[in-house]
Amino acid sequence: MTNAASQLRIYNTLTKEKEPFEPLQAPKVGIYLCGPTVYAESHMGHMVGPVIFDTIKRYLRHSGYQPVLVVNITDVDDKLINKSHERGIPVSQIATEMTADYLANLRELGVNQIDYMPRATDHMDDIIDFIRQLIEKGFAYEADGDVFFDVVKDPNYGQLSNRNLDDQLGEGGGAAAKKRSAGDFALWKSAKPGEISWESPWGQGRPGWHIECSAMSHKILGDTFDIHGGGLDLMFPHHENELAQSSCCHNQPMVKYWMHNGLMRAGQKGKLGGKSDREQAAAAEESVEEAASAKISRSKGDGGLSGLIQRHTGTRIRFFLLRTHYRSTILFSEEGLEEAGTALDGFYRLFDRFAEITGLSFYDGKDLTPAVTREEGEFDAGDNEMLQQAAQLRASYLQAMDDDFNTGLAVSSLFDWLRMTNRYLDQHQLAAGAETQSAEVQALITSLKAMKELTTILGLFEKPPAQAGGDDDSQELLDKTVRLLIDLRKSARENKDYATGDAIRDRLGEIGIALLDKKEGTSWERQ
RNA sequence: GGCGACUUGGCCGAGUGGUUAGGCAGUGGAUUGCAAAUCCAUGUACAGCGGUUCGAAUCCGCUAGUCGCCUCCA
Repeated sequence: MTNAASQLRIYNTLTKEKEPFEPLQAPKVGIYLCGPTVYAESHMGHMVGPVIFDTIKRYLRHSGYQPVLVVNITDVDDKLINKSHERGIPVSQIATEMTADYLANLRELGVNQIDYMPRATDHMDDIIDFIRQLIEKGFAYEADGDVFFDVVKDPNYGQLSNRNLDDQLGEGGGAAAKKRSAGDFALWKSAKPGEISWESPWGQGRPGWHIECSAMSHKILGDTFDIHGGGLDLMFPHHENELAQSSCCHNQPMVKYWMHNGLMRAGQKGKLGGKSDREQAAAAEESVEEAASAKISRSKGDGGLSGLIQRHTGTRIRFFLLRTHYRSTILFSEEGLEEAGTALDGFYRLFDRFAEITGLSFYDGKDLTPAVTREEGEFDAGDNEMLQQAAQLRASYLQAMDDDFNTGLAVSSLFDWLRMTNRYLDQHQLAAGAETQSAEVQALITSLKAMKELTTILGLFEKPPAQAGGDDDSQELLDKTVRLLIDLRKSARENKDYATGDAIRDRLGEIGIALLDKKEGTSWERQ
């Protein structure tokens, strides 16, 4: 891009400022996002980071960079060990189950940009080596089979979360007695009998929380990399400690841009973060239900995140998340998801109109191959007013994304685009049977191709709207049945028997099928 | 107690000191046999008080309220 005004800026938690984005080694961009500790099924809150970072990676590529996205899986940890005792099954089994659940949810939300997904247990050598280096360099010490990071040795400790060492309480318990100062944190924890453990220079044990991220990010992305992301709740202690470990070990900054997404809140009083995971899940579920039960009766019943996905589709959830800026708190409610769905329906209807006119699918990348980069996506609007507006909307969209990935603002351009296109179709009376080679239709295709470019950055509309329930066969059967009714209604109306026609429409409406009369015929959709 | 974020019209939600955010819902109109869909039009919004400024939702201060982190959390 030659236009200097369209420079990407990123809010850096470390400096608390929006800074121009300048990768360390352009065009390469290394991104590390803290993934989950896989001890329980994921909830909505776990999806915020992956969705926004998936989008960020897409946008960086669109901006001409070559981003690499790493999301870790922490599969050994105190909580996993507790869970393992509770359920009487091995840590590895829980980790495998919960990782599968996490991945399935990501897939549903269209998160498909992750390049590496390292697991802590696959990197035990790297972790141990990392700890050994920290001890050698004097930043860590062993104490009776445990290894701690010596916080006072790091003059910059607290820089990320803006904290004084004096205020730190540190983790209590039996480990506290072994620590030199309260703020010291464990790099290696000695194993109690019966616990999962690995051999190390300090005896049998397992890594502390934080060190796996330092080790794995270093392994894949190097001493210093461009972007490190995660939820705001991870800023302290997790990221602060990661930062301390890595910067001390390699004697250089760990990360250039620290990015933190806002947390999700449920309902009025409930929250998605809590004490134990059980309580947390229960609290979230309760308040969600409480908020939703007032108006949306069918939202009753649980099923966690996968239930939500079933009820609302992954696209809807993804859109719901991207409507808000990533740094703000998202207030979760099923009503909010419903509303997001209503908003999305307008796009689906436009894409239906588009398909009727052109025979092309908006969803299929083959019919409308979107531009991969900004430069590639530039198009000549000529003297076509609609295309000129489209070019303007595209510019606004990209400008919004350049401003710290303001997806909420970017989305508003898409809505403007939607209305503009419908107006265009109305004015030119473009409908099924239109001359495909005409200038009007060709301009429409150019416009929607550009729109596709932008929706692809957000990861939206990559698939046709999911129809709840039913395989392809029953879908087809249903379609034929409804069309039969539409035909009968048509004959009735041709005979001015509106009572029968309306009865068919009304009764279909009662079972959730809406008929849409258009000049060129009647189509139907689910409600 | 320490650190920090937030408070925008009925609801959700953007917002770079002066120009329409956008969505959902509502109202009026066009269109329609009637609807739906679509289009057009439509809202004395910026927690309160004080200050800076020619001008503030946007900067500063105070007050009130909501929330987060400081212990495990995306």
